[in-house]
Amino acid sequence: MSERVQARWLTTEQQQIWRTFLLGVARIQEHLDADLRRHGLDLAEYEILVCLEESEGRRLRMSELAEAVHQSRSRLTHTVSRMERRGLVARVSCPEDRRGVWAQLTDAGFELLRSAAPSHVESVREVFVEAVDPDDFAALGRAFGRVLSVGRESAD
Amino acid sequence: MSERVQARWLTTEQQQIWRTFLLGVARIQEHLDADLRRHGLDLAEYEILVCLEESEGRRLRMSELAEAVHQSRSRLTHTVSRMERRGLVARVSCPEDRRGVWAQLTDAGFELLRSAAPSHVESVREVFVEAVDPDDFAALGRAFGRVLSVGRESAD
DNA sequence: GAAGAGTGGTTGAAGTTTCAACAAACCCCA
DNA sequence: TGGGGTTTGTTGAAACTTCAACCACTCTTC
Repeated sequence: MSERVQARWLTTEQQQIWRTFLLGVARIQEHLDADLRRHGLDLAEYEILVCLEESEGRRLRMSELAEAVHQSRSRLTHTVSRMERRGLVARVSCPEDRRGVWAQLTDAGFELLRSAAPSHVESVREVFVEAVDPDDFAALGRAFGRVLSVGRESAD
Repeated sequence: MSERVQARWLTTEQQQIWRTFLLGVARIQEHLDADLRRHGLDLAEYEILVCLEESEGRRLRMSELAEAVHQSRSRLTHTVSRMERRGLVARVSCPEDRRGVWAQLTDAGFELLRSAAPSHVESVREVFVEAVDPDDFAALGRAFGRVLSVGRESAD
């Protein structure tokens, strides 16, 4: 496209990396989803299970959970409802703040997580951790750390 | 969770990088979507426009386009239908292969792309290209290149 | 201690994606 | 030449996400 006054395009190399990145991310998600689907889970649900499992009492307030797994509240409400129907989590109303609701990992949820985790981790390793040269992997950690700090800098 | 027979977990560091990566990706998509939404587009639609714009005659077979933007055929059918309703693309039936359909970028689609591109590129730069140290950025290119080659190796 | 502002979470409808089934056209080969 | 198998793309329903509105509760503040 024609050059405009201030438009700064990316160099060919930057563009290529950017596209490789987009495809790579898609590929990773595909790979992980394919694995988790065999356990009847998707990545979002898996992350919910992990978060709960790691929390005190294996439960978290809906809003905390939403934050942790990077979902909107509304989406989480729906997702948790579905998971509740399947018996993976339970809603427990929170005594201190009666608006509040805990999402509580059930035993069944924990068992499912336990059965899904090994092959999930193996998938992560396969498609990502071991695919990449260790130095590049470390660089990747720094890189995304920087991405996360963008726009937060002045706020700290 | 307890250690099992063969389960190889990630090291703390690997795990941390993995999570940073997941959050970083979410952040990037959020950032880009927020920008594109101001033009009434999302990332998937934008990619469709870009792909078409770069193709011979500004058109592509549906299946080629699906491949290029990494969407299922069905999803692409629906997405293109919506974009067609908005006048951004047109369907043209393909004379050589009468099963085939070209998705053809319209002038309106091109104009929208032209108006959306500068700030989109600026967003990419902001949240990604410039956020990251150049060496790490190059490493990232290598890393995702490797990710893409996993599982294809024996096939080539 | 009650009005107003804010927070936590849900709801239902509209919009989007996925899934399985399908129709039309092509390809091959006898 | 006309089956059978494959490829292309669409369809409609089910599943999921988004969006705006909403209720119930808490936190001020006067």
